Amino acid sequence: MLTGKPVDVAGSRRGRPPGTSRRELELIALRLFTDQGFDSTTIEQIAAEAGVSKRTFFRYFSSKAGVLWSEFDREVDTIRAALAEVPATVPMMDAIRRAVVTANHYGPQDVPELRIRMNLISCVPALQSSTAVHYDAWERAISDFAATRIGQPADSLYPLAVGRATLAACRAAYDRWSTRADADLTFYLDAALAAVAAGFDPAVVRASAQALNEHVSARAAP
Amino acid sequence: MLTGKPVDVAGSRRGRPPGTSRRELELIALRLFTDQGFDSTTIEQIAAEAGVSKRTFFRYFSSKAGVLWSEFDREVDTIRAALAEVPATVPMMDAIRRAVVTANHYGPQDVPELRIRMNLISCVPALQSSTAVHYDAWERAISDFAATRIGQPADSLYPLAVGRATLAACRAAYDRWSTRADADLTFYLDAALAAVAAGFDPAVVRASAQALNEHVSARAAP
DNA sequence: TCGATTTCCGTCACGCAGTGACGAATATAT
DNA sequence: ATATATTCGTCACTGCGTGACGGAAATCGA
Repeated sequence: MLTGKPVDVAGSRRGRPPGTSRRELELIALRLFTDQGFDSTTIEQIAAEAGVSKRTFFRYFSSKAGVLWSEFDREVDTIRAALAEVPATVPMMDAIRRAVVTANHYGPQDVPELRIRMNLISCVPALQSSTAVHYDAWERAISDFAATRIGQPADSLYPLAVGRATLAACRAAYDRWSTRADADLTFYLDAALAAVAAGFDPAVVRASAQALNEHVSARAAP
Repeated sequence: MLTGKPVDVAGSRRGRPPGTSRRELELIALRLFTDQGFDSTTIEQIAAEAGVSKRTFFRYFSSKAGVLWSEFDREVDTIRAALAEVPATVPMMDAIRRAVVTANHYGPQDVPELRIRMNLISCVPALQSSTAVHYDAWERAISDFAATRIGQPADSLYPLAVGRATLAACRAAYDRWSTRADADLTFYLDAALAAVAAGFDPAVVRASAQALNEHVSARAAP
């Protein structure tokens, strides 16, 4: 957990050292957003608490909402790498499910912050507006993989639909997980993506839902 | 096509008559957005061309982007009504597919404007940000239906995933249709939703893709 | 030691989206 | 003519995000 206020150890670089860090702004913003709400928090306030000016905030993040998306943006690379390693014998949707699930194995120390971020993203309307740009790269990671498997351009109908539907299911899992603290995130993701792969067949889905409920109650009363 | 400049026939109502109409602002905005771009068009410009003030624009639409979503918002009611009429014997995903497709049967006179709107929405980043709010109601129409079929609350994992994945597939269809003018919108929608119902099984998808290509080429050379 | 260079920062000014308050304009009803 | 209802315009304001420009603080080379 990075909380160092002054400066990260200046690695003998040239020029004036940064007066703050990306991570520090991230933490301050997260705290203010949860305390007093996203809309009621101004950029100047965040910058002031970090001891910098408004202009400096925008040198680290391109928008007020962007401060919450750093880690999500990094996840895209993880998924691409995971998909590249899956052998060709694994069915397409299984490969996608594995890659997404492994990319979402967070350590226990990161869970609280992750949950706060997701709660904000799924609840605050002004933040929901900021989703499109960041989701786009995520979807394309899936679409590119689906394109090779199906044998069509990545911008054609089916790869596009696979990428978007995959993200859609994951967002459903994210939302459920962020509002209920009853199971691992990976469990929700796995269940949602399995449902997609089953074409949302109600029989399969109902059975899977029951398994999830049992898992949850077993976890609630150990 | 409504283009009446002065005022709609005042139906003997009381008070000062409107100086413009919602529809007129919509058409002016659409023209300016396509001519000079969304970002380069200011609200004051749209209002000025309609002969009203900036403040009046915001009495008709809640945001600059909102001017493009009037029809989409109305589509939600159509889908809900269509889903309510589907007999319980029809499989869930088939019912959704039918309802969505029938809700998107646009007359030839509406197609050009529809295409312009969708091109804007899928291309301009500032407009993509505005999607979340409007998509939400659409997704919930599907989720509510899926909830009754699956037998779970509408805000639980699977209904949520069904609603979002359905919209995701439809957005893929919208995008493909708006960039290529080679087939009916309903054809793309049907194909995308069939792929979802098949769990994106590559064998099924490839066969369906071939059928779509044949349909397209047959349409291109009649 | 002293400039040169590099990097980060602050200030100022600006455009534009969106909101709230308040009174004026224009219609009908009595 | 007066009251009432509805829409509109003006004004002032907050806050996001951007561009330009010079200053501050570090290292490097002589």
